Parts: sequence; structure tokens; C-alpha cells
Amino acid sequence: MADRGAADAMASGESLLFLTDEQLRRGIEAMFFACRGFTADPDRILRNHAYGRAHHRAVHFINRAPGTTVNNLLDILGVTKQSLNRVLRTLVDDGLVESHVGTRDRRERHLFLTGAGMALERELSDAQRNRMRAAYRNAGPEAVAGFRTVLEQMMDLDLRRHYQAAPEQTP
Amino acid sequence: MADRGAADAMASGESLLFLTDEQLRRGIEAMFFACRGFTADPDRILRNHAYGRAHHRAVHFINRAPGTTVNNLLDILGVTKQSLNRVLRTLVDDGLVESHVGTRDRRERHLFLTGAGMALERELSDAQRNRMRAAYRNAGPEAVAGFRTVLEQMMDLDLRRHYQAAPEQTP
DNA sequence: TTGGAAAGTCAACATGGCTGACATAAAAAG
DNA sequence: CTTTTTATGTCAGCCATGTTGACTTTCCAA
Repeated sequence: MADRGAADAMASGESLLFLTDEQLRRGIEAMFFACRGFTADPDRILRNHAYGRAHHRAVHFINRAPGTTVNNLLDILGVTKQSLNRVLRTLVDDGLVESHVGTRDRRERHLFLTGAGMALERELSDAQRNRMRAAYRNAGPEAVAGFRTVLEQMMDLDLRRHYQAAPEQTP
Repeated sequence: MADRGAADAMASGESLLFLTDEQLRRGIEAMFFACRGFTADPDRILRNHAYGRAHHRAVHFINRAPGTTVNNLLDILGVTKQSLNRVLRTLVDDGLVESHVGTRDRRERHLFLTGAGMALERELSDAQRNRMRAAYRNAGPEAVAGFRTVLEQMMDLDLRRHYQAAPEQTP
């Protein structure tokens, strides 16, 4: 009775109202461990390249929205420009990212991955995709749908306005 | 057609085999944002107490398994003892955690939350539980079941052996 | 009695957050 | 055409939290 489990929760709609603190705690811990497991592979790869998570995040979102501006990126990542700039500078110096002056607004810099940048992004996201795919496969289709639904609810409460960016000019 | 969405995935079992990179990328990003949203509330609370996430983690797992040893905690948290000790020392000094010499093995120290420690733990976990509950409620029971299933799959790949601890002596 | 495990500590260093101050270029407003 | 604002970049310094390496004390166990 202390733990009614997920199966019971699925059986009757009202059971959600009876979620015990213990059940919620399990969810919280699962998130904790999942977050860790989720960054484990990239972290290992990044160490080989002498980069950190900050670089991963930048590379990911530049790949996601090529041509995004620095301000866009700041907004998405939620860090200070000094913090981002430190990371961005090394990526540009190392030839993984290119920064192009905007045509419409010449103050803006539009960020793109170079070939090398795309290669790193691919390496990192392949690792995460594989992990994600494995989890999805073991969990089954219905579970995946539910997973995404809950995750989106958890995001909603904070952000998601950033969830699309406006690119410009392919170089 | 570019995005088949979660509903389609639920409809037919084989569709999992056709998970596109794009779908997986969305899952990855959802994890990223959800992890952030998940730590946002505690982070805010911790700042008021002049603590950081490291303190949160320690307090959480001591509350979870009262009487756990330092080595246990090191194993669960996956940090070095120097790192943990820095955090643990401030918690003990501030009277949130008590450290008791083991009876069976006097080399071991068993960790317990004090009243003040429990109060902080409560404050932190209340915030997370509320967020979790809100997400669960908006997502619905089936989604919650799936969410937990997938999360457990994602954990499995790395750890979970730590997922239970052996307490000793209540003070 | 001796080897090794559990814990604590010191020193030094890296990463990646933060703040504050300031510079430059360009757009926008007046 | 001046003035203000915006977007970006940069310097300097601080803080939290991770790391390695070396060393000590205590104590269990072979």
C-alpha cells in the first residue's frame, strides 16, 4: 500500500489525486539519475576534445537553428554573455563555429557550424540519440508518448518561448 | 510528415523502428529543458540559504537513507570525497546534518538530518514535488506511467545498483 | 601485529557560472 | 544630424564545485 506503482495509476484516473509523497519522490530521483545518465556519454566524448558541457550546449543549439544570433543563444541558454562568449570564442578559434555579420542588421552576428563543428555535433548527438533510442525501445511506444507528454509539461512551467529561433542567410 | 508526433507512435508498435533523428532530437531537447526546469525551484530556494546544488543532493540522499555512510554517499553522488567533504562540513557546521560514529564499525560515520536539516529538505522537496505533481496532473495518468517507464530505462543504462542503501542506528 | 579500509584534511588547479565596467559599431529615435 | 539604444565583445575578479595527489588518524580484520 505504501507504493501503488505506475500500473495502478494507469488503471484509474482518480488515482493521480492520491499520488503519495513517496511516489513523487521516486519520480524526482528518477529525474536526477536520468539527467546524469543523459549527460554521461557526451561528457566522456567532450573530455577527449578538451571541451565541456557549455560547448556542447552551444554546438547543439547552433546546429538546431543555424544562423541564430548571439542574443538568441543567450536567451535559450540562460547564461550571461561573458559566460557564453568564453565558450563561443574557443569554438570559433578552433574552427568549429563561424560568425557572420548580419545583412539586415550589421550589429548582429549569425552563428553557423563549420564542417568540423557539424562533425562534433554529430558525434555528441549520436551518443545521446543511441541512448534515447535504447530507452525508447525498451520502454515501448505508449511509454514514449507519455514520456514526452510529461516532459513537455515540466518544461512549460518555465520556458518554451525560446523553442523556435529565426535563422538568416546561409553562408 | 516531417513530424509524426507522439500520437502516431502510440498507434502502431512498429513506428518505433522508424523514429527519426528529428524525433529523437526533440526528446533530447525536452530532457535538457526539463532538467533545467526541474532544478529551477530548488536553486532559487538554495540561494536564499547560501547553499548550492551540491548541498541539495547531499541533503536529499541523507534524508532518503538516514544513517547512510560517507562511502555510500560518495558512491551515489559520484563525486570525490574531497568534493563531498567540503559540502558535508558546512552542513555539519551549520547544524543541518549530524555525523555519528558507527557501532558495528567505528571507522564509519553515519549521517542524519537534524530538525533544521529536515526543514530544509522539506522546503526543497516540496518545491520539486509541487512541480512534479503539476506536470503529472496536466499530463494524465497514462502519460505518467510511460514517463516513469522511460526514465527508468534511461537510468538503467548507467546506475541503479546504488538505488538502495543500508541504514544503521537511529540516534 | 600488520595491512588495508573509512574518513578527514591540505594544497593546487580547471571549469563555468556570476558581476561590474567599459569599448565599439550600428541602428533607431529625436 | 545628434543622441540614445542595442548587439556584441572584452577585461578583471569572485564563487561554487568538480578534479588530483599526498598525508594522517582511526580502527577492523587477516
